[in-house]
Amino acid sequence: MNIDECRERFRNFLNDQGLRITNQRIAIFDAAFRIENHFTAEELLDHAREIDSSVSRATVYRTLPILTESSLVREIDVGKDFKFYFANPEKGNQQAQILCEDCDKIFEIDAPFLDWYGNSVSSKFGLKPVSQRLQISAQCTEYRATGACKNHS
Amino acid sequence: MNIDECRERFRNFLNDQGLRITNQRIAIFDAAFRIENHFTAEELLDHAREIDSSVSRATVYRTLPILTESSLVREIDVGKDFKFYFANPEKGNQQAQILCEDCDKIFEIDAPFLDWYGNSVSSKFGLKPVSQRLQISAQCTEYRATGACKNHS
DNA sequence: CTGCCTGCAAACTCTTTGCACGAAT
DNA sequence: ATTCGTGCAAAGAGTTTGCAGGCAG
Repeated sequence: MNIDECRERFRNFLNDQGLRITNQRIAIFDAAFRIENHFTAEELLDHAREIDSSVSRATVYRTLPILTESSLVREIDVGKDFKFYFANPEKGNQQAQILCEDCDKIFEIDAPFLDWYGNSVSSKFGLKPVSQRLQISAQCTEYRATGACKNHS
Repeated sequence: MNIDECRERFRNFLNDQGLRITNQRIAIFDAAFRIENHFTAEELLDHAREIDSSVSRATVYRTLPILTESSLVREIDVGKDFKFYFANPEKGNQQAQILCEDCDKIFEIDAPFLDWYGNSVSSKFGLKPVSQRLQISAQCTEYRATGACKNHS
C-alpha cells in the first residue's frame, strides 16, 4: 500500500467521520508518511511546515488523534515525556519494540503471540484485552565497546 | 519480608549511598509500604503527610528515585501523564501488568518468559536487554455489562 | 452562508530546580 | 561546624484549550 492509496484512505476516513479535508490535515498526513522512522509531534510539525508553512503546532496535536484513530499512524509510548508515532500502512498491532538506550532508535519486531497472551491472561481476571504493548530497553553493545555504531548519529 | 525488615534495608541503603536518614525519607518510605496497591506521587505525598505533616511534594519527588534504586519500590509507566509506583518487597522484574480501563486498577502478573524473550530478540540486533515491559490494556466485562464491578469505586 | 477548522497564546499537568533555611552527622 | 536535605515557589516540557478570524462544503 503506497502513500497515494493511504492518502485516499485518509480522505475517506475524514469524510466518513464528517471531518473536513483541509490543506493542513493533508500536509500533516503527507509529512507523516514521508518520514521513514518513528517521529515525535515536534518533528512532524517541522516536516509538515516544509509542505505547508501555515501548519501550526496546535493543528498537529489536533490531527494526530485522527491519524491514529484511522489506524494509518500508530502511537508508541516509550515512557519518555513525549510520544512517538509512525506511519503504519499495513502491519497490525502484534508488534513489540526494542528501544536502544544509546541510539534512541526504536526497532519494531513482530510478536504474533501478543494477542494470544493478552487473551489468556486477561480472561483470568474477567477482563477483555484491548491492546498490548511489549517493549525491551536495551544497550548497543557495539556503541558501548567502540563509541560508535551504525545507528548512532 | 515485612515492613520493618524493609525499612531496615532502606536505612542501610541510605547509609551505603552516603545519604542521610531523615524523618521525611522514613515517612515517605512508611507511607509507600502502607499503601496496598499501586500509587502515584501525589497519593504518596498525602499518605506521607499523615505520618509527618512537614513532608513536601519536592521531597517526595526527590525520594522516589532513591526508593526505586533501592529496589524496594518499583516504578510503572502505563502511558498516562503520571507514573505509578508500588512497594515491592520481594518480587523480581519478570512481571506484566493488566491495566483495567474501567477500574483504572493495575494487576501484576508473573511473566517468567520476559527475560528469555528480551534476550532472544535483542541479540538479533546486537543489543543487550536492560529491562522489559509487557502491559495489557483491558476492559472489565462485568462493569461494562452491569455498570459496577468489585474493583470499581 | 454556516459552522467546522485554524493559528496564536495562554493554560494545564506533572515533575524538576534554585534558593535560603534547617537538621543530621 | 559542615554539608546535605528540605520547603517553597517558580520554572520546565509536552500537550491542550479558548478565542477570534478563515476556509471547506
